[in-house]
Amino acid sequence: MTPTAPKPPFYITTAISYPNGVPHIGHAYEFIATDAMARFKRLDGHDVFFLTGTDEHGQKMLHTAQKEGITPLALAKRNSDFFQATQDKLGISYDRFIRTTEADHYAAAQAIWKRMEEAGDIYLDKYEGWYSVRDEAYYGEDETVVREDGKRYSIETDTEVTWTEEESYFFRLSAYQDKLLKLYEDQPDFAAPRTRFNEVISFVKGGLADLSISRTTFDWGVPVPGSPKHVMYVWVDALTNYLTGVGFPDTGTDSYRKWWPADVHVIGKDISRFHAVYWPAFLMSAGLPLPKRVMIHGHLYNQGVKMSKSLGNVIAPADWVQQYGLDQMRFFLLREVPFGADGSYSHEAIVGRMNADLANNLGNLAQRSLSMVAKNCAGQVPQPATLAPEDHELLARTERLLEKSRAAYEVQDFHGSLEAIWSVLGDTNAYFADQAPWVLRKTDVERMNTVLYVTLEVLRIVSILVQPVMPTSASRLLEVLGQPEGEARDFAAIGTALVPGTVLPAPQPIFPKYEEPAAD
RNA sequence: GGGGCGGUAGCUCAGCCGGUCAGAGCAGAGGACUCAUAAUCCUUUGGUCGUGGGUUCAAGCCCCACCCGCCCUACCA
Repeated sequence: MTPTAPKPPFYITTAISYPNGVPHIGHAYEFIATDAMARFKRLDGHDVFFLTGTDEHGQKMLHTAQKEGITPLALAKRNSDFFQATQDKLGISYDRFIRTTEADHYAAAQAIWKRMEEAGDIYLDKYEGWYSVRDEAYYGEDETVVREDGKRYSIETDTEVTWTEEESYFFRLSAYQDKLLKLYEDQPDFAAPRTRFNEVISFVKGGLADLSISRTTFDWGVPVPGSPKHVMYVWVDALTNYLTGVGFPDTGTDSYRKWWPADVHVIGKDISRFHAVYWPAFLMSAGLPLPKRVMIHGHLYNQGVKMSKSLGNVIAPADWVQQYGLDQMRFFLLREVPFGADGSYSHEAIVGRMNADLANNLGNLAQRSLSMVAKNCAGQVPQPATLAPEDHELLARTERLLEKSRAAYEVQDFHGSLEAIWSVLGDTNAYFADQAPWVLRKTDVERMNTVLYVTLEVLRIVSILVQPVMPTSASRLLEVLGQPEGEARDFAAIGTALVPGTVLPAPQPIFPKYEEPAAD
């Protein structure tokens, strides 16, 4: 093996979830996409740190806990554990599951606060307006209306509001407009996809008001340093988790120096502003390096309809795992929806992918070729003869998939990578039918061996490339292809062809077809 | 109100700076084959590329207006 230059470390995060409920398919989507990215980079030889977790403070958590008669910490622990268990069930390969109630996070949040304060960007003022307790939000005069009962209501949410004045610390976000716009200009890939990024930019261009960043109306949060009656309001607390996760505030540690700044923050479109505006502003103020990219994914709809509790169409990730299988579910989510766009799912769409793409195109190709090898080649990788032009061509196309996938994953285009891979699988099925090794068996065994060998090679490379998306199934495929765990399954091994004579285990179907339960 | 995105075969969508751009996959139809998870392969179905104008030798691809869907934004009760 020739020594290669070490590849740069890769630090990736999901948004941390608010565990005031249970995870749904949208959470799973983000976890799975981020996980695929992390696995891809590991297989490509990078050191990866993958952070995920839960954001546990705030009034809603407090209320829910009170309602249940438990402490907010107990609630947070219970629900956070459930989120973590769900991630484990989804095969998420996180390196740390962070909880904002952990001691090191308090230290980190207070440290970044102090840095921003020292930079002169935090000041004390009053926050006033029409406050809705239920919405935990302030509304402008124009966003409210006085009803017949003489009370004032929020127009948008139809909840009662009261005039409230609250002492609050503010962050001087207004001072960062130009710096942010320069950042966006200098780093056109700072946020993606472009349409989402444009929304962010136009928001910043429209002018930035200073941001209220503390609360005194409740105490379930990180105390503001030197001002204990204030707790930090959501964003300073939550966003800082990305720093806490790798060792901040101790900026001298190996961990911090190795991982920060993050390479990619994967988030949903609902929180793009916080990640693409507030977060870089906070970091600039604190004098810390900025993350390289904020990847904004879309939302998933149930047959085009938004998920909601009232409609009863919220899907629990575990239900899908049970019904379709984990890898099938992971594949569907990443193959069906271009990452960044909104997507839609339906039972029919999932079954279509499961059966057409997985069971038929990939699973059956493996089964038919491996069965022939088992029966006609003594269960060993056959010895190919001189390769024909069509063999070379197919293999070349397959080998190109590595570069294509790298380019796709670089911009979190999972869908693009999978599309390219399945296109080659289509070519391979056509090749197999065209070469007809079952005919060659009687006419030209040497050629049959070659065709089977080439087909196995395609399967080997495809299996390696598909590991980030379907870790378990890909592993089983590689097993039946005689590829032991470890180096042979890294991307670096893609150029190392199968060794003729390698003994292969008896083939067995890996991607079951979905059968509708008998209805009546 | 301002800004943006999308409206292409039944379904999901490709179509970059205008000139094989009328395409792919899935579904449907016909045929072939039998190695395989009744899988696979081949052929195939003709959709006025949202509507109406305009620019051009030439327009899904440019311009204008309009319709529909979605999103961002705004101190218009």
